[in-house]
Amino acid sequence: MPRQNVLSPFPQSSHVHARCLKVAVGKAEQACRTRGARLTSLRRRVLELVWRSHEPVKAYDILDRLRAERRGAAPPTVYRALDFLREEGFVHKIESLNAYVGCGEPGHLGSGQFLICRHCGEVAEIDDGDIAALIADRARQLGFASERQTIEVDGLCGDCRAAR
Amino acid sequence: MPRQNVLSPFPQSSHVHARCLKVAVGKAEQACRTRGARLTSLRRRVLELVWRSHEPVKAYDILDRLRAERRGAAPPTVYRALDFLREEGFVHKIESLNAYVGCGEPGHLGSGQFLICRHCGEVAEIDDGDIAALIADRARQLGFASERQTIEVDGLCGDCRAAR
DNA sequence: TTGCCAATTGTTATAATATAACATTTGCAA
DNA sequence: TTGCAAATGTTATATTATAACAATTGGCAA
Repeated sequence: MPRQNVLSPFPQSSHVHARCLKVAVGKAEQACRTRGARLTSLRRRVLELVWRSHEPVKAYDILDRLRAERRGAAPPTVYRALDFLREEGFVHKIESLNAYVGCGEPGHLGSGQFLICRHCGEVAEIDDGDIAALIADRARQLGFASERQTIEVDGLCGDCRAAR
Repeated sequence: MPRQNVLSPFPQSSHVHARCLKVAVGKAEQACRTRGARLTSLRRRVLELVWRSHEPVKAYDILDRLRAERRGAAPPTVYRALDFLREEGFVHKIESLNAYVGCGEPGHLGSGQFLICRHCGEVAEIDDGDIAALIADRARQLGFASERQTIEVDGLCGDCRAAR
């Protein structure tokens, strides 16, 4: 059995997204209580905006929405909130897109692997221990000690393949 | 035996880098002849600047050096040359660094896997078929068709681990 | 309770990365 | 040799991110 853990699946097109958002925020609240971290209203709002969909969100898109709600929102407002959310593992940055996506399993450490559909733009996150272990192993053979892995796979998700 | 191919190793500190550069440019010239692509003097110069070391190079660092040599160098000068070199597989972008690194095996297709030393900054490139296959396989189990993989591993290279 | 400290947020400015759009030049082939 | 496509020049601007310092807030020790 593969040590695979689907942290955020590609959702059914019919899924009720409000549920995803609510679950994610709830998990973040719980994690913050446990850790003694502060999920302020600003940070919570940015987390909600990241979770508006399963597509990665641009920092400046978040900023545009924040500006509509709070006077004085500026780039540092967003980037500082994102920094916090990333440190706590509630949000990941997709390096190949310069965009941010919610993490389905905030408690969970490690960076995961991202599947990015080039057609619908949605992202699924998995955490496959075999992949991580194989990469660490092959790096080790070259004397390299792996500490962090960035794995982003572009392609077509099942729905978009089927729709072709 | 792993299907591992080291495209660019971490070099010995004693290595004669001029040789790396010469070999890389020679391979690019050969590949361009074969493919009917044009390695103009600008593109060749940018390739040389990317190959100044085994550390990824920033686009604007390349631009600064170009400006010292040619009047009128501007961001598009560099980005267009990098686009060409990337399309031909002579250069890769390290997404997590927004920087560019030479490819040791230009003929070779596929995106490879990058080992990035957080201490010395140098990068090695491998192309491990087992890693690529495992990722494609696990994605496939979720209905996802992998087309391109971005794999960047941060850690410590052998020399830097030893020096600690 | 008060006043202090650290964390958070506000504010202004700027740095760093990248592309758009159009003009000019170059190299090659009909 | 001229005409076209590719390459490069040129100017402007878009996008992504951080620096630096000020103001505010929230908890907690005296």
